[in-house]
Amino acid sequence: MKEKKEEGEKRVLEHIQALLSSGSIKAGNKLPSERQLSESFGVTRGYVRKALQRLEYYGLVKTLPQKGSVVERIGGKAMSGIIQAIIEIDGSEDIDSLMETRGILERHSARLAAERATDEGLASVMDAHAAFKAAADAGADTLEEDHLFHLAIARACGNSVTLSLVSIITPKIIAMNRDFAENDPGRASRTYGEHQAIVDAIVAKNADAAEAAMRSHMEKSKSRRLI
Amino acid sequence: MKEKKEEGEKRVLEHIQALLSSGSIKAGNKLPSERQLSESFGVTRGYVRKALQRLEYYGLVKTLPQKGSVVERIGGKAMSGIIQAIIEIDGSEDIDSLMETRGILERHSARLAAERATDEGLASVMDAHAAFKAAADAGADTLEEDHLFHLAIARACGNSVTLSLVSIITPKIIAMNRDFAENDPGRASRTYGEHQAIVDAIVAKNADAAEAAMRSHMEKSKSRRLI
DNA sequence: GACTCATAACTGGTTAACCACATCTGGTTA
DNA sequence: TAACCAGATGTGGTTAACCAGTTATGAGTC
Repeated sequence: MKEKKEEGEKRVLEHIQALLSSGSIKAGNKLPSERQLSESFGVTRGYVRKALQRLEYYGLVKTLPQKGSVVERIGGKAMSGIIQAIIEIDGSEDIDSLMETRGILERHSARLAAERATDEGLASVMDAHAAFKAAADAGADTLEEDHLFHLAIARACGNSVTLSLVSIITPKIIAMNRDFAENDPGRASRTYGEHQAIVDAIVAKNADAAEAAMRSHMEKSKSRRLI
Repeated sequence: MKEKKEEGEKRVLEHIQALLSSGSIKAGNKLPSERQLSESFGVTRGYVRKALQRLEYYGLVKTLPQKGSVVERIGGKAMSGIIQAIIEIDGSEDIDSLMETRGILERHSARLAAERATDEGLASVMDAHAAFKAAADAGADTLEEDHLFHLAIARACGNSVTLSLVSIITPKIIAMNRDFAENDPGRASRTYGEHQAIVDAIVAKNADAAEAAMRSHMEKSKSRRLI
C-alpha cells in the first residue's frame, strides 16, 4: 500500500527488531541515542523518531526527555513478534477481519452496556436512537446517526479500551464500503427495528438478549455491507 | 499523563474537531494546507503533520503527496466523536478495561482458531505450548513463552485485525503489572494445564470448548494478575 | 584521597529551511 | 477561438540546525 512513504520508518522498525531479537539490546536496557541509531541504520533522525514514537504508542519502549529510550521488560522474542505485527498492521486490514472483529467488540459492548450502563449512558443511547429515527423519518441519510448510535453504546459500556477500538475500526469499515451504500428505501426502517431490539434489551438490563440482538444486527448488516 | 509533550498535537486535533463539527469543513472536501492550518492554529507545522498522520492512521483523512488532505466521507458529528475518542485514548487505558477487552478478543481468537486454523497454524500453537513447558521445566521465567503462546493463537485465528489488537493490548498489560509478578512456584504448571486445555480444544476443532477454556484461563489469570 | 562545582558533551524536543513534484496561470501560437 | 506551453506558485516530504535540559567530566579545593 504505502510504498515510498514511511519506508524509512519501516526500515528502522526492522533494524530495531533485529537488535532486540538478536539480544544485542536486552529488555530493560537503554536504547542507543536517536542520533546513533540514525547513523548506524543509515536513515535520518526523523524516521528514527517516528519509529520510536510508534513503539512507545504500543508500549514497547518508554522515551524520557533529555535522557533516552528504554525498552520495556518484555523478552526479545516476544518483542520481535509484536514489532512484526506492528509492521504488518499497516495495510493488512482486510474488510472481513475488520467486520468480524468489530462484530465481536460490538456484541460485548452491548452486553456490558446492559450489565452496567449508568442512567446517563442509557439516556445517551436512547437519544442517539431517537436521532436515528428522526433522520430516517426525514428521509435523510442515516449513516452518521447509525454510527453515533453504536458509539453511544460503546461509550455506555464503560470500557475505555473497547470504546477506543470500536472508534478506530468503525471509520475504516465505513471508508471501505461506503461505495456499496445502496439506497434501499426500506433499509433505514429495518435498521431502526434492529436497533430498537438492542435498546430494549439494554434498558431491560438483559445482557444475553442485548448480545443476541447486537449479534443479529451485525450479521444482517454484514449481508447489507453497511453498519 | 503527557502534559507538555504532544500538547501541540492535541491542540491541533481539537481545532480540527471544531472545524469539522461546526461544518466549516464538510465531509469529502479538502482540508486547508498544512501551512495554513499551522498558521491559523498558532502552532508549528510539525504538530499539524503529526495530527494529520494520526488522523490518517485512524482512517479519518487521506493525505496525498503534493496534493493535500481530504477528509473521509463521514459526517461531522460522527467525525467529532471519533476524534474525541482519539484524544481521550492516550492515557485513559485503565488496567481493568485492558484486561477485560483482551479477554474478549482472546476468547474469540481461540474460538476462531478452533474453527479454521490451518495445519501450519496448529503446529505453531503446539510449538509455542511446548516451548512454554520447556521453560517451565527448566525453572526459567515463563512470561515470554506465555505471551508467545497467546500470540500464536491470535495468529492462527486468521483474523489480522484481532491479531493486531491483541498485539497492541498485551504489552501494555505486561508493562502495567509486571511488578505484581509473584513467584509462586506452582504457577507455571497451573498455567501450563490451562494452556493444555485450550490446545486440546483447538486441535479437536471444538470451538465452544476452546472459547470456554480460554475464558476460564483469562479469569484465573486475572485473579493472578498475570497472563 | 574525597569532595565540589563549573563546564563540556550529549540527550530528546522543536523549529525553520529546503526539496521534488503537482497544479494553476497567463501569455503565446496555430 | 482553442490548444499549448513555460514558469510561477503551492503542496506534502525531508533534512539540518537549533534549543533547553540532563549527565558525565575533570580540574581545583579541602
